[in-house]
Amino acid sequence: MTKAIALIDCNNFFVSCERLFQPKLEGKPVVVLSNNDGCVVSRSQEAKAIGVKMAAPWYQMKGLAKQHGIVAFSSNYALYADISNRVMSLLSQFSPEQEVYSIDESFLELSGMPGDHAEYAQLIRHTIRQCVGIPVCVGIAPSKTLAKLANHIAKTQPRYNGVCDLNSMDVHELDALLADIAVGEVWGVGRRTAPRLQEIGIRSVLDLKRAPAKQLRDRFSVVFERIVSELNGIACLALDDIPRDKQQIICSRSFGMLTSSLDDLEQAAIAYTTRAVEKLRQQRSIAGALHIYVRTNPHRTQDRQYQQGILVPLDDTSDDTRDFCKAALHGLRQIYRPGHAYQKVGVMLAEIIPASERPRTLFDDDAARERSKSLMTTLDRINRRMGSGTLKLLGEGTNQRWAMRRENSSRRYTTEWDGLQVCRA
DNA sequence: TCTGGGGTCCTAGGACCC
DNA sequence: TCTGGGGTCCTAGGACCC
Repeated sequence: MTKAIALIDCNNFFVSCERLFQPKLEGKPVVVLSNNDGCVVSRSQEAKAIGVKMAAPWYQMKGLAKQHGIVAFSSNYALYADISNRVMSLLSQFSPEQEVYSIDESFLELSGMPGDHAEYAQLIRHTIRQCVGIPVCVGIAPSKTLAKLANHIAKTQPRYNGVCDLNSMDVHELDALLADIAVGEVWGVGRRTAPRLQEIGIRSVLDLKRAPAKQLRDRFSVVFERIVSELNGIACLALDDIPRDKQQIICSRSFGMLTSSLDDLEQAAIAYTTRAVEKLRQQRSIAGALHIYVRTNPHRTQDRQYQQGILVPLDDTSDDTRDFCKAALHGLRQIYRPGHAYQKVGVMLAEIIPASERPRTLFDDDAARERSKSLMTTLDRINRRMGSGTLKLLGEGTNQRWAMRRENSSRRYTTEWDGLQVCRA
């Protein structure tokens, strides 16, 4: 029996979320911007048609935006995460096996499901549209890599009406389709590798499907062997239905302005470390080291450039925000050099293990550990209930002049009382 | 003036050991 | 003076994804 894996992907997800609450934007060119209103990260069909490119710096788009009346939103992750949860939870009812792959994509196992898979996929689309209001497309195929391509076909070729089931095609029909798609569309082939593949005559997906896997492996890397197998319908990637713990947790952000002040960097370091350790506790892990780095703005070639990072081992694995903040400040003071215009500081937690596997040492202080645990638990509970950042360390600063710019954010319609009232009005 | 953030996997090269 | 070969572990950096 042929395996059947479905990939459900929300169309222009962030833009679709914004439109849910402002239906008058239907049919208009809309974009959503990254943090600091830096780049375009989501575009409506109309914006794509005008020529707005993915990841384009927004300040370069201002002229085009004015000319066509493009509506731009700052990103509102609280909103998108909430809508995503609703979509994913609905999808989970359509199959016993689901892998939530990203904020706007999910794989579902359909193998063995009775009936016509394409019809089932239309039911999925209809349900998500009806209950959440988000448009989605569905690709079905025997491997994840092909399911991704099927989804691409469903999105770009209107005759499929949002659902493309490669399993229902004979091999000639399938190969004809693959011959018309550029090799760069394949999952795992990025902008670096695509030109190198073209150099050796591999231009379309069909070329790659028929390429000698061994040779590609030697020339590029082992991942290509897998990609070629997947394109030939041999599933090498299993459905990951249990989300795995993160092996590293990063929190870093560009500032709303450049700064050379150590005070600013310290505040930001504490703020980001606090977020990172919250995530660490959420997955019930502990970490043994923290990496902190700073850098100037690499795009400002007229500035003297500086970037430096340092790994700070902790005395003991921990999930206590205070331990990591101490380490972050210690590291920061070692790499800080006055006189640079810093653009970014970031922290990364490393040596992460489950809290249940904490190694015991001779010097364990159980009473101190209990106090720490109860303090952190209380902190998390209050912040969860009253809103993130209600309780925080004073070191984060109360007037964060480095904080990022968000000039045109929509309200948190679904996760905040104020946002809800705006929504009803 | 203004160019995101958070992840994973793979490779190469160096240090070290036997 | 000669200076092997294989294994492991760590780190940095590249490539990719969304």
